[in-house]
Amino acid sequence: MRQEKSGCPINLTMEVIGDRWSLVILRDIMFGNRRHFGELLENSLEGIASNILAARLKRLTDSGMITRTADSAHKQKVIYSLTEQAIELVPIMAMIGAWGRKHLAVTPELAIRAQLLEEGGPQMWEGFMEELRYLHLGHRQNDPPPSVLDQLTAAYLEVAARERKGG
Amino acid sequence: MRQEKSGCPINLTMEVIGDRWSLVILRDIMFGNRRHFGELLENSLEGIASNILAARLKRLTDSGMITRTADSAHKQKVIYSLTEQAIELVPIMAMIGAWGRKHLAVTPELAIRAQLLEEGGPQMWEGFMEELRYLHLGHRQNDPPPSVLDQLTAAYLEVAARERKGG
DNA sequence: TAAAACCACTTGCATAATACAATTGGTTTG
DNA sequence: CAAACCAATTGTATTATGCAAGTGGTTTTA
Repeated sequence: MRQEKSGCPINLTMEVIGDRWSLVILRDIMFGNRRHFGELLENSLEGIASNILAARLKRLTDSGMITRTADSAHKQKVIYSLTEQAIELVPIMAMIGAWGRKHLAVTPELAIRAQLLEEGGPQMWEGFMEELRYLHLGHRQNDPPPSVLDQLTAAYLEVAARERKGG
Repeated sequence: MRQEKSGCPINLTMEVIGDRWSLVILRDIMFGNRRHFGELLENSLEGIASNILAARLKRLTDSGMITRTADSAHKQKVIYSLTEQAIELVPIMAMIGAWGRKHLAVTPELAIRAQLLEEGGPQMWEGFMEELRYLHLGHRQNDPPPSVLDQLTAAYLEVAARERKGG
């Protein structure tokens, strides 16, 4: 299974992200700011196996969703970056998160980011995409964009702490 | 693989629709108005195998995306209907279609529906969802909703005809 | 400076999912 | 009453996934 089965937009998109891991890996790069293989492997909520992670990173690179560059500060590390194409998944990520939050048995600390993103709407998504272009594509501007990522991460940490003490 | 790996909304959603066929089958029920096993099998653009189709229909039923009812007009037929939960995928379908159309090698006659849905925006999506509630959930109202489905199908047939004669 | 830890993977092997073709038992049509 | 239809199921082959261990190199630590 790696042939194009039809030229339908939905089908072709599912040929790129329609598997158990691709979107979850992109989520970790995007919202977790994981840029190295080891970070993606160790901090994986779902416990991905290293061979599967390697295979997916290769496939995502081939399909133009991420790029692979050497880390100049650490010769054996590799930096994975989102492409513009992947950054444009942000609204879809937000809507999938909202759908999942509404219909499935999500846990509070993992749902908070989806909630904020839903409440923030297209304006927040656009801000986040600008930040990702700054972080992943090296788009430099006069002022770095205000960090939506920090905002989402702070909210997550807060809820996670509250949950741990039985809130 | 059928265990819950994490309570993250994106992960849980991918556990439901994150495979090569589920979203494509929902697309055919939704936009192609295919309600029977045979229709889904025979008219499948991507050529799904009958055992895979049967397995997916079972799984989609178990996860509350579709329902299975007997066809009173034809005892051996089964009618598959979308649930409210699946109907609420319409905006996601529209955005996935738009993303695929922008970034992947779609064919014109299969992309026209995605284009119209993108141009129509949230207002058209809501209209289409109302129509799906009418068709699949039996929501009766004073006037049946104006058919977005007919509009999309007509546009598809027009482009398909134009493409066939080498437009 | 030598040992330990880290890094991005790869390998070997078991299990599970998918693909294809043929078939099933019942129903409806001609 | 035979042929076609219907929603699957069965058998078998191929491919993907999952897990544990290992690789060759680099960086850190004692």
